[in-house]
Amino acid sequence: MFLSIGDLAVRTGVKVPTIRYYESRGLLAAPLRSAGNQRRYGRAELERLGFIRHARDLGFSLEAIAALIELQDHPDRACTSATRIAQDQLGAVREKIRRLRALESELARIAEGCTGDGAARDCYVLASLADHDLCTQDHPIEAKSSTQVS
Amino acid sequence: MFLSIGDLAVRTGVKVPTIRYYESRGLLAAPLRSAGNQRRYGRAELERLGFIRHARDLGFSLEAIAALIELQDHPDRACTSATRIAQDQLGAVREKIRRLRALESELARIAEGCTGDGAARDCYVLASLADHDLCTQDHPIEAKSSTQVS
DNA sequence: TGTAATCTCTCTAGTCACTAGAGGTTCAAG
DNA sequence: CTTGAACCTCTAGTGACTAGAGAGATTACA
Repeated sequence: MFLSIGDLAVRTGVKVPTIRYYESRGLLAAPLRSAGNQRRYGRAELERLGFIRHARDLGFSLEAIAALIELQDHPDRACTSATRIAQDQLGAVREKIRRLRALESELARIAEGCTGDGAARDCYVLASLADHDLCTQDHPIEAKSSTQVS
Repeated sequence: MFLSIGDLAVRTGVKVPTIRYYESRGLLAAPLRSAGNQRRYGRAELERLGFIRHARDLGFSLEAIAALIELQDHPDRACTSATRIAQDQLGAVREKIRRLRALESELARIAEGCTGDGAARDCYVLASLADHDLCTQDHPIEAKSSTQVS
């Protein structure tokens, strides 16, 4: 089995430039090359990229994935940190859902309060955004998290 | 009322470099300057920045905010587009919640399936990520959206 | 064997919404 | 008048890619 980077891309659903990017970030080892310097992949790389893909779909950062891969490469180590990474991610996702729900109700109130047929001067959307006091509930003051939903 | 950029930052909760960034992006007009070239703000800028802050908290992109501001500056126009922007944003938030909920249950299954006291070779977290077939439900294949939850 | 189409190579730069830092100037309090 | 905080501009970095240029490799078919 010798796959070109394009074959690998089709099989995993990861785009070609993204595969090269992962290699540059150290998530994939530099593969064999053809006589003409093109990348050639085997089953191991296919599986590893599938792993990365799946973890990315679940919102893990590349940093977290690198840690998980490190662990995969050392099967004798305790899997405590893998569990912690997954639990951290779960916590981050739950927090994000919580915040998005607050935004949802606030936005629904704003969007549905306006029929859209008036002039901008009377627009409830604009008024709501201009005056925080119209909020029925407070939405959060910016906090940092790195989970992406894409 | 003449506020320095630092005063404005304290009053709105927007950081100083972010205020300058908004100015560079055209969301805030270039303000008056002191004799020594420092920015001086009045009530109008305070309100506008509050508007931007509120909209950002609700996840609107700077592009969307620019469109809303444009509308604010022309109160005679119909507010149709403001309503559409808000509804688009609401739709994006709902979609994001939907996807995050799928991730949540998948992650909960993975994270709770592992006690964390075994070796990496037997880790359920790693196995789940390596083998997509273990998924009880499918989580989405990467789709594009620009709403950020921060 | 020739050739054309497609793929692949490296490299740089752009995206979004900031954030950090360097190196210098201005302001307000004491 | 001095000190120290706040301000100025500018550049570069973040994460996770994405886009494009310009050149070389591979493959299918005649």
